[in-house]
Amino acid sequence: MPDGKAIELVFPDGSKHSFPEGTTGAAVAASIGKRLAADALAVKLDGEIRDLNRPITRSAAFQVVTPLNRKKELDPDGLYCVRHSAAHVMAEALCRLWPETKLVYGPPVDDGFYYDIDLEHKISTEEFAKIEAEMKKIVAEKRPFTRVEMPRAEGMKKVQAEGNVYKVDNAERAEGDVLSFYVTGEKPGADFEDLCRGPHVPDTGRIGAYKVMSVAGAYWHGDASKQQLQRVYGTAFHTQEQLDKHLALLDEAKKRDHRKIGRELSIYAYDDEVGPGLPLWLPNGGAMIEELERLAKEAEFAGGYQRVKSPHICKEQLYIKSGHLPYYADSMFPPMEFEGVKYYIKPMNCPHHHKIFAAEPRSYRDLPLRLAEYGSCYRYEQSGELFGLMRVRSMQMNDAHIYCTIEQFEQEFLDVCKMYLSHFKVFGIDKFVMRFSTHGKEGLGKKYVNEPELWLKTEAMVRETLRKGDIPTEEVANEAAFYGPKIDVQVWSAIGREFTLATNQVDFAVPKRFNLAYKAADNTDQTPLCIHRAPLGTHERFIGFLIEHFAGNFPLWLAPQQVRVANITDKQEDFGKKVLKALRDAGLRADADFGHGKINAKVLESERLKIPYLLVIGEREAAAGSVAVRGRGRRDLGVLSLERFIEEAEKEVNTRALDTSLKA
RNA sequence: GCCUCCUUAGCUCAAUGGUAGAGCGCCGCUUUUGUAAAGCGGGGGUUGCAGGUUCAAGUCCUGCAGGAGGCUCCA
Repeated sequence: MPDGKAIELVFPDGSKHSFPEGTTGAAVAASIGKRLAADALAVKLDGEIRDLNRPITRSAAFQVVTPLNRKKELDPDGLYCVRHSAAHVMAEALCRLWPETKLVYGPPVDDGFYYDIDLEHKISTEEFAKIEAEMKKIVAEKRPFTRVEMPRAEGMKKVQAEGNVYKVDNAERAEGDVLSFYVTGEKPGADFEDLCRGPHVPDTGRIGAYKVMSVAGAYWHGDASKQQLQRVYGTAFHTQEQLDKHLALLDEAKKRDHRKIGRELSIYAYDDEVGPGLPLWLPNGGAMIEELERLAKEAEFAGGYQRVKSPHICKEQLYIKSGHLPYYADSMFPPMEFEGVKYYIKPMNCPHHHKIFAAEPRSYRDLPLRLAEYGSCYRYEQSGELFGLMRVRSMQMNDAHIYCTIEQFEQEFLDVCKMYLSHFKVFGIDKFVMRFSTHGKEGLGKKYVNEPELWLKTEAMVRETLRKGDIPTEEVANEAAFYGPKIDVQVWSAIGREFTLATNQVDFAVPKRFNLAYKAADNTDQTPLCIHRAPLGTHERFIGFLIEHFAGNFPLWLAPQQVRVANITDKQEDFGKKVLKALRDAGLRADADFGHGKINAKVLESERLKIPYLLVIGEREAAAGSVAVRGRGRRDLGVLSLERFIEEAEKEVNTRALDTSLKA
């Protein structure tokens, strides 16, 4: 017990324990229990994850990091450690296989880890097994991770001597007076080592299961003007079982991919001769669009919006005036020229709507003026960005612009937020984050209009409104629109990608540029504030998201094919046709399978198409005027009279129910 | 836009540099069937496109297009 000085550690249960200064996490864990000591991967001191064998020199809240938490769930901190260490092991494997490898940066990420390397040899998928085999050897050696610290100057000398520009760069960017290195083993200078902040698991043997997943290009520092590195992705878990489960989940996610389901359910298609990013909506997609528009239009009508229509193109002058051209010409399709004038295809609807505002003299009595349009827009997205329906070049936005006074802003803005929330509730979207994006000072005059005071004023107003409305938000700097702060609603698709589904922006700049004005009560001309909003975003992205959200099992109101009629034998075809007509007369999207196949095959086909209700008609039903209802997903809902079924289905549609109201 | 990989029938996938195939779907006939695939037969391809190497190219090489995974971007 050196020096005999004591420190106090507070355990997660709140109990306080005294330990000699310089004790280690391993020693503390051992004092608590054998099992805990054996399971321990690292410790947490006041929330900071640290190596198990690093001396503890101060009093702190103390927690042992283990693979599983108390609820026997995977502990994120434990995964972080094992993946961070796996990244080092993979780096060593890569260096063994290709000694000229220059290591760049290798952090743990959400689903695993990656390591960026600079290597002329292009790593191929076939070589993953080789990399894993090399990792296997290192893991089997159970070499400890040894932390070596040295003063900054000495450390800098060391990395400079190694001659790896990336490591020198990393060292220069590292915080603090001390640089730390991790040796995979006990012999610094001899065993593999890497500049690293830590922490790591005690030894390589603790990396129970790992897999090299993919290789991709990545720019150094994420800067497209810098050279491209190879990024090798991997994942790691404590046990093979956990890894297998993870891989199975990835497979499941693939089945929900909207590109796969979109094709299987004939929702949309691409055609090379039409062009990339230009989806064709098939009738099933068209039906879904109809339903979304109905939902939006109902809410907008109730909210006092008026519908407008504007052309798909306009003169260049409009975008010069709005200020879009200098900021966004790269994202617009190049202009076409006729009669000596350049015309652009519109990438957004706002300038047109501003002109609708300007089309008539406005009084304060006209405000708030809410102009809504399902406007078609075209954006020249980079080819590498296109992604199914989620990122496209032609889109239709659930757009509206609200022109209001500063006094009206708060109410209008909150009403918009409420509309978002009520729409999301309809779809059962409960995992989302509202991101409040503000400007960055550096971007003024470049990325953002150069109105520093108006920026601060508007942002403060939005922040205050969000607070008053009790709307949970996450604030992110330097992500605003060029004309004002915005609120993005982020959601996560089943593929794990993050998307902005809806967006809502406050524009203090462009109305002024358009000289938009209303006559105030005191007879002065005032510039209105403009709120841009799109709660359902674009049809393309929203439907892409919904496909994955529901895995194609849409609620009845949204399902492109709602009901299918199937007969047992062709003796019931006449009654089947009557049923089909009755369903269609009731406004239901219904079709029929009167083929000569067996009912089993018809059931399978109906399930494959994820049709919510299959009405089976046999001799008994035909005689009684009833239908045997089968709900999607092997659910027998019994025999109902045709009238009763239609009544129930209509109710389910009209309430936009998420679940079926029919029970067996 | 950048990096890597991929592209064979509508879909999922086979085919040592040596005569392009299967399953499902589609069409026809038979079957008249009660809740997850009845039987038989048929049609379907300039192997993404354009060049090149070769006696011979789906297979090797080059370019282009489209797609995938990333990076960058995203009003």
